[in-house]
Amino acid sequence: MPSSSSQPQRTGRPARISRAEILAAANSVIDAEGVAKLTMRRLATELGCTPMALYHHVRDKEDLLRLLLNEYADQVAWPDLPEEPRERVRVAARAMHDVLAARPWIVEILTADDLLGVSALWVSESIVDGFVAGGLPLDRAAQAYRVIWHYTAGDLIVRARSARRAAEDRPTFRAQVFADLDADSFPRLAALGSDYLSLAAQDTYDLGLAALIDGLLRSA
Amino acid sequence: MPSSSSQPQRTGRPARISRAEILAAANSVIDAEGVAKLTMRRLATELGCTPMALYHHVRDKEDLLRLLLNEYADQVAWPDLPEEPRERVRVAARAMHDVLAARPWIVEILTADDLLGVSALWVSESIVDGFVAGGLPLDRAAQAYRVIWHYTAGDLIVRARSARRAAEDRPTFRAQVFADLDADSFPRLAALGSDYLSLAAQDTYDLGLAALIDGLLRSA
DNA sequence: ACCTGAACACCGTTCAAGT
DNA sequence: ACCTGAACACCGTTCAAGT
Repeated sequence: MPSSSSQPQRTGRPARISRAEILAAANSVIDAEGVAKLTMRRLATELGCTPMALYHHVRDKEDLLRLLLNEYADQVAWPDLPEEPRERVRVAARAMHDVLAARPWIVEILTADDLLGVSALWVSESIVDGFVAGGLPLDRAAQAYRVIWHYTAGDLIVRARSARRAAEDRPTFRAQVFADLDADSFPRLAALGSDYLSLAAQDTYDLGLAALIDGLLRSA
Repeated sequence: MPSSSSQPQRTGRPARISRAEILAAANSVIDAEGVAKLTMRRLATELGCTPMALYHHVRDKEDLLRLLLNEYADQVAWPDLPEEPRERVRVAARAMHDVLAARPWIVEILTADDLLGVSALWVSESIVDGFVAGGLPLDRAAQAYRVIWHYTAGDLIVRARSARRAAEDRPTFRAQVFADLDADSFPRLAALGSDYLSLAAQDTYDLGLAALIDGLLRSA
């Protein structure tokens, strides 16, 4: 596995495919068809090489995904944060949400090891700092950050998956259930009727985020 | 595919494996080794039949998972709810959380089609009703439920996956990052140090839930 | 009606060999 | 050093045939 090319000359056979090319091809497969379609074999045909050629540039598939993630993380420009604690947390959390919403598959990896490379420590630091500035003790602020992260991850995962589900066109079980709902057992849901489906599609991240920050800072 | 056996006599060859046996075997594989290990082939060897025999009792693997989910949902005993709106939402949400925490793999399916069978409408109904009783208009109450669901799903998924990750023993990337952290760039995180890891492991669901309910009902 | 056997179209990855 | 070819140990599922 070659390191970054600081050496002007290297011995041996010249490389036909580079790590950068692999990452670029992987990104384009993911963008076009989703992360589920990214396989080593598919990537190989895309690059015109054998599957095994890839293993000379990345350790394994997990390594490839981590490289993709870091490459993306490094190019993110995080926003400036306002002074006011509540707002600071809100803007930092929203930035995390938006950065991840642009590459939903990343959340699936993050939830396993929840760290968007070192670059993303910016988010944790900012949110913890905002909560401390808002009056929480440090350990409480850290827990508050975890709560924000769980909420953000849940929002992104649920939305990403129901979007994928909607893209396939077999009818959703949910729509079917709401069609014939027992109004005696479930009066509220029956009253909502099919409006529930459009309400569920709306962006509720800000609503929950504001509530969460308010509630978490209340004890301060 | 046979329906439920209301017919006293049926013609043809007697069945060697039943749908109930398949579901039982599937559950025991999942409990012992996780849902990732549940494959049609593995299930077949467990039952002493060929993989294809299973397809006579379930449509496909997704159908099998849905059957497992519904079987579990039907056996859940939901708690009685208190009158006070805030408490009603809290108890219902906590019940949803606990029911799913006992079978974490279910969340992975739910997030695709977010409905725990018809039985689980109890949760949505209770939470929406609690928010309405707390003073929110119906559409707002429905959005508030969605927020609670996203938070709950995120908590469960993040915890389930980091638990799985911890079970494998390759060192987590997170621990490594916290070991050598730049105290100038990330003062709060550096101050937390390795305490962050134990804080992250703690159960923060109630903390966030209470904050969320408070915040969501504030506008009422 | 219920089940088997062989096959198809996939996976990620190892290992020995080629240039 | 970089890549290929063949192979291993898996997947879910279809299809034709057996009892």
